[in-house]
Amino acid sequence: MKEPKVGKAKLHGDTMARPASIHPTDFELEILKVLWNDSPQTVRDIRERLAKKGRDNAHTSVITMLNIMVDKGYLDKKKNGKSYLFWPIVSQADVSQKMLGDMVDRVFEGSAKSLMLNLIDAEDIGREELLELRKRINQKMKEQK
Amino acid sequence: MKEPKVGKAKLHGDTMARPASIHPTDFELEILKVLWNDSPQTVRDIRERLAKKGRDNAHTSVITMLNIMVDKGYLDKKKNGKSYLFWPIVSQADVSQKMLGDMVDRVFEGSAKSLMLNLIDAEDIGREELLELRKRINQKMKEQK
DNA sequence: GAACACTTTCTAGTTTTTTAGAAAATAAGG
DNA sequence: CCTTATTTTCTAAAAAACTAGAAAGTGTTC
Repeated sequence: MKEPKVGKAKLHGDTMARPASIHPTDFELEILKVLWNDSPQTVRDIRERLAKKGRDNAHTSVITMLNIMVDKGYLDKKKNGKSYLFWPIVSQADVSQKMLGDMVDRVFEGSAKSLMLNLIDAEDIGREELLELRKRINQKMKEQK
Repeated sequence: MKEPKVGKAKLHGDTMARPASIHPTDFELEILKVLWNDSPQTVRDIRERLAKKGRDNAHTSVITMLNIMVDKGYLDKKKNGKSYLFWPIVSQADVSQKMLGDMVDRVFEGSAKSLMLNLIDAEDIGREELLELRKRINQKMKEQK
């Protein structure tokens, strides 16, 4: 009896050396941010924006990544003249939320509270922001009533 | 002694196809959690605990991972009889904080506040916990005064 | 319709992460 | 000592994450 892995598990030869990330990888996230900020865009423009952020890749490398992201369901594309236009089909809110939820589960044993306590202690948060957070907490408590 | 297998990053004209994660990987984190919970432990025991959590690896696979983690500076080991004992040399608090800080930077553009607002909205947080969070926020504000 | 500037496709290489078997080492018991 | 059980070391392999050049495609211009 063997336990199948989540997702595309093989039925017998359970080698499955390196499961794909369930979230956008580092580079993919960088590309998504470029496109969330402004889209659709051509490869040329995306490459340029990435270069400005310090990611100076070859044109073909960017194309490869973009097509992988289309395959993964993060982006869509359509022909425009001789080039392609790309745009995201996942929202920033959705991706952030999923990544965050995963972190809560994996690192903080499912406790969003403990994650936040950690953050309040560690990070540098201004008075203004603390006020806003408190307000939102109060709001949430009222909703729960 | 042997030369290290991990962390051989070249300095200049390197292709650098796949940069190593700056945090513990998924499996590494799983192992760390086992050892944070109780250490030092033998490979045999670690393997058993992992199996109970659904990670049913071969004995040798666990050994390989453990030695990589020693190389990376996550663990230390010492001989005990014919086997080894392993224990963490990084704290849970430290790792959690680093991973969280990285997420704030990468996903939320450096805003811990926006991460928390996201979390308050998305996750299911009970009244009791919200109260505790509010208390901690008040406390923090007092400190800042 | 051929030269051109540009874009994409195809192919392939590198490093990391995860996996584990074969072989070697080691302690214990008879 | 010599077998036996267990453990580690050595070796290697697959899949994912990047990376990018050579070749092929495409639209424009003269």
